[in-house]
Amino acid sequence: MSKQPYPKLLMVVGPTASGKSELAIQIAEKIPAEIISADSRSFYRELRIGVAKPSLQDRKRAIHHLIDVGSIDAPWSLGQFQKETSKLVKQISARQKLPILVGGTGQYMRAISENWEVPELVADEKLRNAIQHWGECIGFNELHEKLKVVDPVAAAGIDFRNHRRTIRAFEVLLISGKRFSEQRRAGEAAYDLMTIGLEWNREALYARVDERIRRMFENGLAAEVHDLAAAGKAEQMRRIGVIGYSEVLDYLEGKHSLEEAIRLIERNTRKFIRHQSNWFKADDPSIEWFKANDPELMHNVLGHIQDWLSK
RNA sequence: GCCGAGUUAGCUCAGUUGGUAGAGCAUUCGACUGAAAAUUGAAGGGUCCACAGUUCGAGUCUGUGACUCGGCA
Repeated sequence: MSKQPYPKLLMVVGPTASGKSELAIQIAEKIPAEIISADSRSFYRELRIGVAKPSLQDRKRAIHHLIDVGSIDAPWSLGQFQKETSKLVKQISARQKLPILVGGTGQYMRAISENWEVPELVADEKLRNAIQHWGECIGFNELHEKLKVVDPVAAAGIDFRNHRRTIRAFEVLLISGKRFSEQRRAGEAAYDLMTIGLEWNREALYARVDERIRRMFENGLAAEVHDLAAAGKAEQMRRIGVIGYSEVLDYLEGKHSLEEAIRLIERNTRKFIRHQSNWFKADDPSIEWFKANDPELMHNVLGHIQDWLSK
């Protein structure tokens, strides 16, 4: 008997509103599989309509993991996500089922596919604020100069205008006592991976996004945000910075009209899609792209998966 | 009809005493291993309403016309 190979893991990637979730569910209806959500906004049980979570009905069609597992009072980190995901992949594999990781959060997907080593370390809000304050006092150029002294490798990779990443490099150094740059390494391969991507024509996808946003409002996004704010969660919503919620909050607080809020959500979602395509590129050799509009989509995808599983 | 203001990038607008144009947003491409729906870099894009005049040279000055907005009849 040969040594147990790496567990198989199917990843489904693509921009927001591309139909990843539905595709994953359809796969899970055809072959024994369970879905792990790698969506950095679906962890939170308080967020519903605005993050386009799979419906309860969808969750009956297939088993979903990492949805509604946390609260916006205690945001998840990359390390936490990674730990939970590897645990789940093991469990699902042990049940003789295929784990399917579905998500549009590039950093999270990459952390799994490249098996980044992300030490677990609790974010220190106070320290962050202190470093931020320090930067404001001496100037962020100067802060970046100081980073060059203590961690030149990290400084070289961070634009001096990018305050946030400069702050993070200091935060990591101060908490862990080790340089940010020394902790960047990919681990060994952990999974037998296949990644399928859903490909859209930009214009068609933008139109789909606008339609989805319209439906979110029909389904009561404004009421959801209103209720969360009434429950004292406005600050948490803003801190997490999730598209749809901040814009509606501003509308509820009278900073702009509802039409303006919708316009901003459309704009920010488009920007998000463009940023996502930096992580999931059309010429990435590790991604098998499928045209999302193709009527043969499911047939093509299933064929591909069967070939891979039989290997 | 008269008076005034305006017409410059896809949109909203800057443009100093005349030297062939800028910003923000949008669009596109990129960076990113401890916040990532975050943070951040770059690029493309203009017969400056039209025609005529003054000038070595006009987005800028003069005239005429077109269109838009406001006020008065």
